[in-house]
Amino acid sequence: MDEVLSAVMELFWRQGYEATSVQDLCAATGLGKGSLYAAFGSKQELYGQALRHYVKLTTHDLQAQLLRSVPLRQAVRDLLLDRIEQSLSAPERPGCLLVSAVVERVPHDQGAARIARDAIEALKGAFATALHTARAAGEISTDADVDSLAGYLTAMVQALRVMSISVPDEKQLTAIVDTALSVIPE
Amino acid sequence: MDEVLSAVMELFWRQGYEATSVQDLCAATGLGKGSLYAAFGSKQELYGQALRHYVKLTTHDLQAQLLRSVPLRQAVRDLLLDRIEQSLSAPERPGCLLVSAVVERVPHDQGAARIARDAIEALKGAFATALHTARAAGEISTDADVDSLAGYLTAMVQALRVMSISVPDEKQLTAIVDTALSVIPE
DNA sequence: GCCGTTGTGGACCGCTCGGTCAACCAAGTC
DNA sequence: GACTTGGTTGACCGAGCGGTCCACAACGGC
Repeated sequence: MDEVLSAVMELFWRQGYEATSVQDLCAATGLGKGSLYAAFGSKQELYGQALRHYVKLTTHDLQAQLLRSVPLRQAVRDLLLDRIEQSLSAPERPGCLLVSAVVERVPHDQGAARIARDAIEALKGAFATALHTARAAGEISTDADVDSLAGYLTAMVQALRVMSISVPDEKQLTAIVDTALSVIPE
Repeated sequence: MDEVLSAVMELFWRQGYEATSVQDLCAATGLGKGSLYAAFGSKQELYGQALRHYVKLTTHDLQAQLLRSVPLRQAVRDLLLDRIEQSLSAPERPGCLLVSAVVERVPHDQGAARIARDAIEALKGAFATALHTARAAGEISTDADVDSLAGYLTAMVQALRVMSISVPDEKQLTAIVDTALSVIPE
């Protein structure tokens, strides 16, 4: 089941929703149409499940990176650079399924909209927790507005995903990350 | 010709590339299929022209906003808030054709990739010019790294376009803008 | 060995897709 | 009025779409 969802996720990630046909999905999963429809109901619902799967994986990843016992600023920097590295090293799958879901599906698919909104919320929450911890530890200024900073960092993650596609230049992207990080008050 | 491109742009903007059929485009432009194909060659090329049209309009808009004789920081703030306002007030057309082009088309369409890359470059250039002027006028610190800041602001524009779709909350978005702007050294 | 059940696969459905093409129409020239 | 010409049209094409359905394989209980 999880392997099926992983294969489906991979395909939607690479090709987007509309450009991926149900036949493609059958080929990728090794399942027949009937089985796919019996298990998931429709292409749309299948997409929803795949998106949920993606969110689960990436959120888990991100939280793990934020919980490492390194200074917050460095943890965030590593995290953002990792995302860039991922995009640049996998040219066939350069973006982020969540971002393309937001852009391509959210306006027309309430289910996807819900999942995406929750995912963004969770992302922001993870940043907020990490920022709180860092602030309590005296690592960043007590003036820091944790909520705004968390929203800001969430936006930066999306930004870098988009920029990595159109400007696949590690140097420029790294400069953006470092500029972005200078916001966090010491 | 420009009205045709505007109608086409509008439709691709609202629906994305794959979800828009040639028949939709005929209905929106009032032209028959033959005329459309005679004038543009293929759906892909038509998309390219529409994207170019969009870029021309929005780049012009943005440059005008940056050239107003107000402090740079405020000009940038107004500009970013305008983009948010646009997204929130037009729910059927919430994103940005350029962002969706980057996400949906760039990995599979070299023509679109070229147009998008050039557009991002132009965006960055416009910010760089404005930052240079502001620095020369003593409005921002002479230490400011204009190139990095320009890239950073370009990324922020993309970020807000994505965030406006998934978190359509003006207050949160404004907080992100203000956090983002605190990067610019006084 | 023989059922009932569950899950599978792929032929099949009506439909729409992107793209083509021959017929057609108005306008200009003589 | 006959002819050319540039642009327009929509019927038409093969292919592929999302989705359905039923014959059939796999398998545990008896």
